[in-house]
Amino acid sequence: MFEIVFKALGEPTRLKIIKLLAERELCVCDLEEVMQISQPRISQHLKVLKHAGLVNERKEGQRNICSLNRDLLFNIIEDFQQYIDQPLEGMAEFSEEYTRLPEVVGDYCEKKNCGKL
Amino acid sequence: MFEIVFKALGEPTRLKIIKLLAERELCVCDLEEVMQISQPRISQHLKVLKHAGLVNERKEGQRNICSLNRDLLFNIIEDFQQYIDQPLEGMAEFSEEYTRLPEVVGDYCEKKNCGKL
DNA sequence: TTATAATATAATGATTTTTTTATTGATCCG
DNA sequence: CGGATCAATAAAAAAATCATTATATTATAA
Repeated sequence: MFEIVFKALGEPTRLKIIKLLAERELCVCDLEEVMQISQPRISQHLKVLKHAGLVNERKEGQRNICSLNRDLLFNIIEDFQQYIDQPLEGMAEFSEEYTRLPEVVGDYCEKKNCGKL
Repeated sequence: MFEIVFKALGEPTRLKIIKLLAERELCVCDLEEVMQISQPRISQHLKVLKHAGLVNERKEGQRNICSLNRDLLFNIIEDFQQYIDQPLEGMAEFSEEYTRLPEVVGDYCEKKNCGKL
């Protein structure tokens, strides 16, 4: 879920679309004109952004008006900050990894040949 | 710069490394053991994370102790939130695009065949 | 000094992503 | 209806990313 959003944001064309939609809602052909790139390219990147939940679309005649889902973007970011600071212990997702985490005893871990941390 | 960070975060192996390093600093061989994946794979993903500034490394004997650059991560996130809300007008990076932005006059834009927004 | 452990790097192959080109499905207007 | 605009989709080509295998480097240990 974080991965999908970050992947969507980690591409220059999509990041630019996001920034433009942050200014105001735009239809596909507006984006085409403003960014000066091809229509299928816009459409395909929009698909990724919509799939990540970052962009909403509504139909208005022949046009698809796209808008930034600012709430989702900001909520995800907040959730991510919490996720990062959440202790591994007890996270189902990391139960395996947690058991393998080298124990630290004082300044030393229990691994073979472990030097001072 | 946002792009580099988001791209670094938008990959499952790297996101996992970040989460583990958020718990505590670990050397490469720790990550190898905890995540049960090959050493070159760890090294290569660490390179991406270091390049994005998300991970710091210090040498301790033969070991490379990796730690999460939590400050940078959280600062970037804050900067990104500000960036998103910053008006396009006056942003050097978007000067071209800004001039091409369709003007909205009331509920209508000036584009050919423009329906009601 | 020889062997071993920790790590980085290089090279290859596989997979995924991105872009382009072409086509199709709607909707609007004359 | 017939032509034009807006946009999605499909297919193919190009580019980038990822994982593996093999090799090199450095530091420690025997």
